[in-house]
Amino acid sequence: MIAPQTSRDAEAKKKIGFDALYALDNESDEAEDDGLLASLQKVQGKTLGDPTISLSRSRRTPGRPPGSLVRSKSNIIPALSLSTQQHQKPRNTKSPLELLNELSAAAAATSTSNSIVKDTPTLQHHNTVTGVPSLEKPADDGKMPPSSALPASSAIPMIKNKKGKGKQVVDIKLVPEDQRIFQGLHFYFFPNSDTHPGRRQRIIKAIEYGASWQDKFNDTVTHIIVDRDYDFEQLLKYLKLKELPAGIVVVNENYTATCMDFYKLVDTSTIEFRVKGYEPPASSATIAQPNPSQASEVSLQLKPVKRKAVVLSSQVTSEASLNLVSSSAASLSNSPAPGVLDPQQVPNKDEDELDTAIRQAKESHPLASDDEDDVEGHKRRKTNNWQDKFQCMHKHTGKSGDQGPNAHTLVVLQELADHYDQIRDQWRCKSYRQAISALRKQTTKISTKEAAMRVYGIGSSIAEKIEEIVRTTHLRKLDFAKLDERQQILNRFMKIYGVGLHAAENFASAGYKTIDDLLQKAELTDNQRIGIDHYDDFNSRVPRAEVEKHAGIVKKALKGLDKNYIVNTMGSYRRGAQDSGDIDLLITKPGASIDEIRTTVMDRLVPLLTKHKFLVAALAQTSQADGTKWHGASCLPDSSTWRRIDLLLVPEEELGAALLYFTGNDIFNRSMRLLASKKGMRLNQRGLYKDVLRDYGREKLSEGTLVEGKDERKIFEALGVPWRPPEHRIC
DNA sequence: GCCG
DNA sequence: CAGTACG
DNA sequence: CGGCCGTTACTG
Repeated sequence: MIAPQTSRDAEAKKKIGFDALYALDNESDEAEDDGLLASLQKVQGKTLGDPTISLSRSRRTPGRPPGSLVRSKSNIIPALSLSTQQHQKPRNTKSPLELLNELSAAAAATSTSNSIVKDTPTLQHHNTVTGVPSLEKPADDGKMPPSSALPASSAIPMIKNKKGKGKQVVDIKLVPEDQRIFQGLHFYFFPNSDTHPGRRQRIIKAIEYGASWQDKFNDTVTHIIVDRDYDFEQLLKYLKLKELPAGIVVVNENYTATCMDFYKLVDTSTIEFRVKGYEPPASSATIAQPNPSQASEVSLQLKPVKRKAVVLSSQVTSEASLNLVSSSAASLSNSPAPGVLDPQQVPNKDEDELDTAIRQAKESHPLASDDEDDVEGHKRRKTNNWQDKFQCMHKHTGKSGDQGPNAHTLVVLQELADHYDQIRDQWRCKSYRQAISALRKQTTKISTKEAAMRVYGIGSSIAEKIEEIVRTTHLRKLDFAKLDERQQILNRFMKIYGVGLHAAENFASAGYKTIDDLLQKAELTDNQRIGIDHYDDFNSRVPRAEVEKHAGIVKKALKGLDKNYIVNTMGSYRRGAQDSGDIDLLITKPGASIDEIRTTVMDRLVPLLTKHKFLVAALAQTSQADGTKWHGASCLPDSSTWRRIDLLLVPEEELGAALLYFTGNDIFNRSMRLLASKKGMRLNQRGLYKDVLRDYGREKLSEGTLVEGKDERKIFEALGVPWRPPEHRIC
């Protein structure tokens, strides 16, 4: 252990002996991090992440006749066919057969190109639709709910006709065919106009993901997306219905975004999507088995739609053979409005009809054996998922909240979370962070307790506080907490490395109030003394560029010892942060045992860097034979600021799990691990294990067998979690 | 604190 | 062992 | 009412 005092004095000296090493750094091998991690992700998945965004805004066929994507009364023409129409040659009228041929050709082309060049989506893979008239004028204008039916007059203006404002051209860029999770679904929004920017965006996105937007409530509607400000009663009143026809999914505005987040249709019955005053049919959540007793008049009514649904969906979802496609021409010509109901979205009572339709489709086209796959395809999309509740199942950038509608509320809640963190009330802290994460994803401002309560992760207590924050822009509880002297002291002490709640309380109880008191009177461990000596250093952020310098030095030194070593910069840096709390480095060497790596790092690298005065303190270093980490402090040659630096030693076989662990963030990790445990597995920094034997509930266990440790992506797969690049793991 |  | 720390 | 990540790893 290095006495901090001496290191400060020795700054000038160290610089000299250190220059040679540091000089090498500037040419550095930046590419290495990129090469091993980032580039891998880029190739393997990042570019697939959201083609819609990466697509250029190329506009096409300006002269295209308006109305191609119009929500005409019978406009159930799937978005795909419409875009295809445009894609081929603008025309207004086509025979169903013509249309169908183009459609299938396009579908085939799309899927082919996607499968061949997955990594480089180009325009030709996507159908671009411009100038969608339907988005300019809400058809329902004059007919929106009378103001008496609405909570406040302020809710109405969004129904305004925007025609006077001039045309707004909208690019609708259909996502690749295999990603159109809403394909064949018919959405009706409530309110059903695009005058509200947020809703407009949701509508556009829904269409891009394959949905059709119904301008009127009709019997093809599969989903009603209700804005947060409205409840079920208002919906019924507006529709002039006593109750909705069976089989229609009623969800709030969060639904579409979450589905797109998942790249699949998620469970519609979770409270997260619940519309106030609406009790979803219990069956819709867990369709699983058909319920013969429920087959009824309703399904008869919907039957024709569903039959077509099956045929069409087999075509669009599974690159069905042409003969199957052409077979659907009949049904298409009968009605240009084929509806597709995802089995998941259909209550049990419809399952029989669905099965019947599938069987009929099979019978009439025995060669088209894709039907099985088709059904499977749907089943794959269905999620019904309890898993949806896990943070790791969603994309989090952590950035949407800063400018979002709830920005201020989030700031105050974060202060509360920090407060409980300081108090070491881990559970409350966790709850607040959970609530913050949920609120950050909301697309509208939450200003009432009721609205807040509807957000999964926010309960009555936090909901009340949210309302208070919005009303008063303050939180009395927080003001009080801030003024509490003992809390201030504890907070101050606990920011010392090596001082937790326990030590802080002891110090405070002993009457110490300042850091200086501790230095002079308290009994401190070596680490705590270092923590105090560099209190400000350790509590300040490290700019991204400096992280790279520290990493570069370690990398250089290690390469000098053995060029086969690989150093990856982890933590918030890997998540793309502009600054970090410390420097996290993962060290591995392909083919090497952990023992070899440990020996090299502990016996050679650390001493070397210590000698060069780059490493200036050791706070926690492996002493056991199976140790894997080194925690300490580092200091650049031309600086006097100490930084916390962590080295994690990893054998190649555990690289994936280590990447996962060391990338975080902590909430994401905990979420992944909790999910693993609920699935009878366990996840730690070494790997994902299955067949874990647990004693009571969770608790004790037997090792289990290793499922995956080497490949980060495979761990996601094994857990059934959609791949999240590091920058999407900021929960 | 929130959730089941 | 409790305490602290790591993501 | 009990669970809330890791049989995490390291210090003293």
